[in-house]
Amino acid sequence: MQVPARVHYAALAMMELAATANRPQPLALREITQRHGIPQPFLVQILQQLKTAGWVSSSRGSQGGYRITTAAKNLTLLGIAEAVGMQETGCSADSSPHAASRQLKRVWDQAGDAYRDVLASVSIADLVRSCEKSDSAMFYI
Amino acid sequence: MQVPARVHYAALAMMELAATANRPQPLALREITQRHGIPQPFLVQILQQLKTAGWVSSSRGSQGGYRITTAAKNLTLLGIAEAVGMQETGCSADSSPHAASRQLKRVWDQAGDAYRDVLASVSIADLVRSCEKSDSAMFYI
DNA sequence: CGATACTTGACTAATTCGATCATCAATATA
DNA sequence: TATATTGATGATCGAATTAGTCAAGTATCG
Repeated sequence: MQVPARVHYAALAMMELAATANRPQPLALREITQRHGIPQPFLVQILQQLKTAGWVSSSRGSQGGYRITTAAKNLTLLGIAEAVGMQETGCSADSSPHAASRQLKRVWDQAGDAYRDVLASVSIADLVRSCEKSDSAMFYI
Repeated sequence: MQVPARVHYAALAMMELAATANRPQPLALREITQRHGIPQPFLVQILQQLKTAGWVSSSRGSQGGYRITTAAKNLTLLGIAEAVGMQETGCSADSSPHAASRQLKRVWDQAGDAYRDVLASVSIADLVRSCEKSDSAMFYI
């Protein structure tokens, strides 16, 4: 029931890419990893999966980096989690024909749906917006 | 994000114990494992955890077995899941001081709360009742 | 060319999970 | 009391997942 670190990292990376989308140059891997303390070769794997999902593009060479290719408001945390391979909600036990088992699985599924609904209701754009709010709020503290 | 098999098994066992609570003799381990195809030595471990939680008692020797010691309406799936050590909801990545990370963690926590709320809203008594409706032949009452 | 930066694939260490095994302790019943 | 029955306990195991790491390579810019 824990959110894997790679899902957290993937979401952080997408937030950074969304926040810097209007810059002319792509955002280098190092910029993201240094800011958030993510192991660089680990984030490479994750960005590769986001690229496979079609949400980022990359360019090599000096001045290379990553760009977001999808509107941030259309990117949900659920989509990102699935893109980096978060296991589906459900139950690992074999299904049995008994009523007790079936009733139970219905509840596990309901709980999983509730979980996924929350993640599906939050977009990268939402997150970037609330970060900008809380960042500017910090100036007054 | 999968419900561990041991949580499923624990809930099944508590349902069986609740459904047979009015019998004079305790319910033997073998009765439960045979009916649901649970490996017997595995369920022993699980029942031990439920005993530690104070929800079942046991007696050894022939005619021995397990008894439920708590009203089934007060036993929720969340309580059972926690008793057998289901990992807490949350995020495995280290917390960072950045706004982005904090905003994200808030969402992971919200999703985890939604998940737990569903499990907390269903009691063993609820499950036994809906099983009796859908398949009354299942229990030896 | 040479520095920079992404690409690819294999590899590893730690943890969890589901399950098994052997051995021991207690109890009812004959 | 002897014995079969039933739970208690601790060690161990194989598979899968997770979070990284490493070592080569390839493209691009100056």
